[in-house]
Amino acid sequence: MQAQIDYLLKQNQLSVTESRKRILELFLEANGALSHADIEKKTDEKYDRVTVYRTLQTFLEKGMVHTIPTADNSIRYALCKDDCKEGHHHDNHVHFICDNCGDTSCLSEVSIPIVKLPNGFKAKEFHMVVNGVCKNCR
Amino acid sequence: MQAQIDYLLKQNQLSVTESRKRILELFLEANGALSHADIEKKTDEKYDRVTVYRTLQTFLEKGMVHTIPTADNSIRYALCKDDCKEGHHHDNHVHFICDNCGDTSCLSEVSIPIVKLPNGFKAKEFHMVVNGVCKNCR
DNA sequence: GTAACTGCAAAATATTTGCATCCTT
DNA sequence: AAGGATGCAAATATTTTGCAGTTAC
Repeated sequence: MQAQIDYLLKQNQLSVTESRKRILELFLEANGALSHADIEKKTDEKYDRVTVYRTLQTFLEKGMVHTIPTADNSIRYALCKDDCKEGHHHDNHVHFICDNCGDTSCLSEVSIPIVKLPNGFKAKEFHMVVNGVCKNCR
Repeated sequence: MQAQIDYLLKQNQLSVTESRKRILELFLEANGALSHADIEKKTDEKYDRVTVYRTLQTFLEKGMVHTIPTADNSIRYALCKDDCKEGHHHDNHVHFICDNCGDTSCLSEVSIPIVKLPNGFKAKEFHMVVNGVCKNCR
């Protein structure tokens, strides 16, 4: 996994630093989305709060992660797949947020269905978020 | 419209106060979602910031409004339709957020398609949010 | 060595809570 | 009159910014 992490960073012209490696590692382990607070908790606040903000911002700008809409006010970030380019995402699957444990998972195997918008609306991105109880919490 | 507003408040056992009436009026006018900031702006900060927070919270608890997921960190609230009960919503349409003007509109005529979740996931609510350019901003 | 990254301090912003006063019923 | 709602003040929490020191390349 460390090789993959290094590769991801270099591919995006970012210096390979400890905090970035650790945060990327968390994303790879998570198979789902993490909020700023999740990351602080999982790193035991080893890194400065500001560093975490800036790291997430950087990953976002490079197109390495994308945000997932949530109905509460916590922004969640998830790793993009390989076919995401800078500023152009193909995050085409449904996300699931567990009301019980709070975990956000990517349901990679569930595609977002096509919907037809009324005349005049020009769609750029589609998001679909389902909440309920995840398979670990039943 | 004033009669409708009074009715809505009374139906939910809330006292009919000026701030609540005005905020409800804004929702009825908007045909879409409003954030806390939107409301402050549209009321010219006539009401205390705290009053707006508490009013939104109250409306939410009574099931008069629901939140709409967004990828930035601004919670947006939209009026529920008549068939929403306290704690049980049927907000079954797609929402559209304009990248240009920031308006969030309810596409009442576009239903959220059914998706089948993997085994073990129990869905409670479905949200679908599309962003792009709205018909006013073309 | 240089540019980029981090951590600290502090500023700016957003949200919550307590309490006295005012308004609705 | 009583209970609930509002506004103000202040406490918390969250996010952003500036800058000096450190690290990656």
